[in-house]
Amino acid sequence: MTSQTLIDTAIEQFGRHGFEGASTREIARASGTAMSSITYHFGGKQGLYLAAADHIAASVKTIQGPALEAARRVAENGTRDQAIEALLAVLDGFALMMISPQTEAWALFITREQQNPTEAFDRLYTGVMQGVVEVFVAALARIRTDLPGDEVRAMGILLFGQCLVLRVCRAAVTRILSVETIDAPTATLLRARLRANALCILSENPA
Amino acid sequence: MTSQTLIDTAIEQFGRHGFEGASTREIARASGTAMSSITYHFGGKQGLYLAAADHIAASVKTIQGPALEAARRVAENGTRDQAIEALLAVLDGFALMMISPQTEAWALFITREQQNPTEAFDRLYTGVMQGVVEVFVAALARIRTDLPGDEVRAMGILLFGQCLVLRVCRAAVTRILSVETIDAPTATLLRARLRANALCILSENPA
DNA sequence: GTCTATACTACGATAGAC
DNA sequence: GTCTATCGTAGTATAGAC
Repeated sequence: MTSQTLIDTAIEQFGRHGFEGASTREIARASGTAMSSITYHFGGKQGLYLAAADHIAASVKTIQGPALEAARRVAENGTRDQAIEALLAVLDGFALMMISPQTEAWALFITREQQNPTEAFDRLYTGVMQGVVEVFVAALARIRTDLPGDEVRAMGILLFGQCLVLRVCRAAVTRILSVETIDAPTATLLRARLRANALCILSENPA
Repeated sequence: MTSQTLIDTAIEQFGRHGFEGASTREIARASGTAMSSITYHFGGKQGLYLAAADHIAASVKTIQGPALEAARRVAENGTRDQAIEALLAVLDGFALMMISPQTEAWALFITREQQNPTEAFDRLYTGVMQGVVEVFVAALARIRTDLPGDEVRAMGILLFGQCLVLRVCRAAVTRILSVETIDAPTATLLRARLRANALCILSENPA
């Protein structure tokens, strides 16, 4: 499918060079088609960009969906320990995603959108993030019954930040750990430390 | 000073639109000068970009310098509790920086560089980040004597992630907390939660 | 649906006046 | 040191053949 190939290429190019930096000529060339195919399928550069955002949202939803659904169920009727385990699993899922080279382009795309949001951010937020936030808040509220709603949201944001840094500061992370890329042992180290940190934060005794 | 104005404008424009997305014409216009001034002062677009990176590194160093120096001293000869307080202060300083609108352009610039590093990243890393990492590692090693070096580095990275998310996921953070911008009460909430999280992680008893 | 050809705009770099 | 003028290149969009 030409349009799917264009979207895949677009995510990579837009992520790498930003909206203005990426060129439709180059995206078309790398997709093995003519530039005017973009006009035909998506109406123009902007349309392709939005289609790329939608595709990312759907893909992330597919990958993280099961873990999120499990966490949602446990948050509703499960023990506190079960909720902790489920939330740790969700965090680990995001950490894996942030580490994976396969999803690098997605993360690049999303973090760029965060920096100056366009309509594409709306689609990403309502497409995936909103659901993720709901699960985080529900699970955290179950775990830390002592905290009010806004504290719970703040905690969720900060917990997520520990996953995020693995992607957004990748260049610094590899330098600090003296590795070329985040290989298997490095990933294990980071995930274990993330789990330990999160467990420590989550299991603090409610007052 | 024309060259200083150009650098300030460049940081904002490069941060907002990326290297390719920003245009020298627009930077010159916003700086109230002609485009050829960029050629004269910096040799070209690339030279201006590197000058912007150097300026950011120097500015961050100036702002965070005192807190970092204090933490360095305490890490060398201070009590464990003093080291914890000093590290919390450094983290809070970074959180404040990530929240401040004044430094938004810097953060935009740096996170863009992380996503695909150029020579500018080298300058940023050796200019500021390296020093920050050293202090983090030294203080953490003093606090968590039970952990080996790589675990300490991983912990430092993850702790920093909690500050980072406040800037990099700003669009999501404001939506989650239902605020337009991170105002004073919101900032207080986030910083308090960050401190609580960090304190919890840091003060875990060394085995 | 996909291609080629082309129109139009904006970019960075540079030369030369002041 | 700062300006205007200009060159060559690369961008998006569009028209029209197949």
